[in-house]
Amino acid sequence: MTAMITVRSRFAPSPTGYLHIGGARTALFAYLYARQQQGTFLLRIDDTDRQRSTQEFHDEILNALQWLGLPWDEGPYYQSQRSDLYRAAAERLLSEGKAYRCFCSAEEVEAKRKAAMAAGTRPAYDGTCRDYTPPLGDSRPFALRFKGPKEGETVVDDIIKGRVVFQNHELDDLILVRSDGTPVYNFCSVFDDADLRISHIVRGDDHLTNTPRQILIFQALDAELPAFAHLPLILGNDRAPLSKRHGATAVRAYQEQGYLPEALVNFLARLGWASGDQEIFSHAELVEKFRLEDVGKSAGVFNAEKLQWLNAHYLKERPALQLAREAKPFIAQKHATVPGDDEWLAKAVATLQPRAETIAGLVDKAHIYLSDDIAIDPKAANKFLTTATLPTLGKLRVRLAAAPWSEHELETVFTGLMEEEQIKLGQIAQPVRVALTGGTASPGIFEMMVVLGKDRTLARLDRVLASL
RNA sequence: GGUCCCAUCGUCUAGCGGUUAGGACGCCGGCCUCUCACGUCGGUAGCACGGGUUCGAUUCCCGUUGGGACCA
Repeated sequence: MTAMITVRSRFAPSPTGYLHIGGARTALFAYLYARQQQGTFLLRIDDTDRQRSTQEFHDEILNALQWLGLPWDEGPYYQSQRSDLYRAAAERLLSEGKAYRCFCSAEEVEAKRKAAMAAGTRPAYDGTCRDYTPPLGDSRPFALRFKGPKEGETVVDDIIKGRVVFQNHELDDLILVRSDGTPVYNFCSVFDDADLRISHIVRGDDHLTNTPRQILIFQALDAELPAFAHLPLILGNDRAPLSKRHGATAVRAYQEQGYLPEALVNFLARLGWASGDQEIFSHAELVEKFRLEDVGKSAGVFNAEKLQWLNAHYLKERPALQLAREAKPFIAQKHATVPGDDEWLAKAVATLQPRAETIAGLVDKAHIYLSDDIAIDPKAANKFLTTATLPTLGKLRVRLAAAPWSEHELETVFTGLMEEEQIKLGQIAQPVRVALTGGTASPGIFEMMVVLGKDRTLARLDRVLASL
């Protein structure tokens, strides 16, 4: 029997920017895989770039992960606190003859690379120092460079991409530690993945060509090789990699627009992955059905309309009371008065749920309930608030004043008036709608009146009657 | 420039040698209806191209084209 391996996957963001859509999907897939395999999902902060890393981005990434519902089981680990480990490991490789001192300056190497590219030859490190033994007491600064094999091939057996073969002679010797003593990302990352016993590396496509070099380092470190799964990129409408110029890329931006984490997670999961014809997946279903093997190989375009559709779906499903509470910050954001009565707000929200695509959009539509400052659209007024409708509206107002305030009773009042006046519901509902909301599109007339209450309803009718 | 990856409706995708190429978003139209939505029914639209392999290719192989990634 083969021993059951314990799955350990990780998400390793750099706190040099907010958590973007692509990163969120990488985290999601790594998380889902770990959960499904009853393994461990860990978080590691790749903050070796001290210049560009900030506490603010760090906090935002952690918050975004929590918000999405992707909690980590272990960590966060911080690379900035592990520098000594990287240097020691590099020293060990040097002493074992698996790395060498390179005296070429960064400028020299860069110049050679440029020259090689201009001349149309391979822009790889030329190996100047590979077999160079420095004279004793040489005080020039040096970098530590990995001494990779020049023969044979290195195979990446990728769970998503399949078997990818690289010729070792194509792989140039990677810098491990720069001449200023700072270890290089590719090395830290490998060391940590080995040290933290990561079993599955789930990450973006952009790391695929780095993988053979990393595998060589894993081997040099005598570490067990993890499995790799390289996710394809997310593209914008123009099929270029998704970036700020395509619009919102930060998870936070979607949160602020009133997208629900369930919708974003569902959407991200379906970008590059499918399970038959199913479109809607609960968190539990994703954990159950997600397979890394089923992730597609090709990059996918971020389809904002579909996200919106999913969000509208989850908005409709949300219990009204919960959604009402979630809407409060959005109401405050608009500098509107936040109602103190959650139950009442929930009723208002319920009438708007099938009509909203985001919480922010819902709150916009809730203006009719949240404020009495209703602007009447002149076009709507011209069409429905005419002197011809005045008598009927007047009668209605009198009867409403005497009516019990429930949807059923209101409907009875309307029906009675319709019969007497020989008119259809539309002929009276539309004028009322314009009087109450200022426009021609709104929730159902009765449910809306119940939410508004008798006083506010009558006040709005009176205002219109007075103006005719 | 070198190495590597990718290619089914506009978009996300199902398909794993034989299907009227399925679903979803979007769009268009019908129904429902107090408006707008929701819902529901229907429609529109796709295997990049060229060679093989095979009785038979969307599917397997090679190439072309077109995208993309990486190269302290």
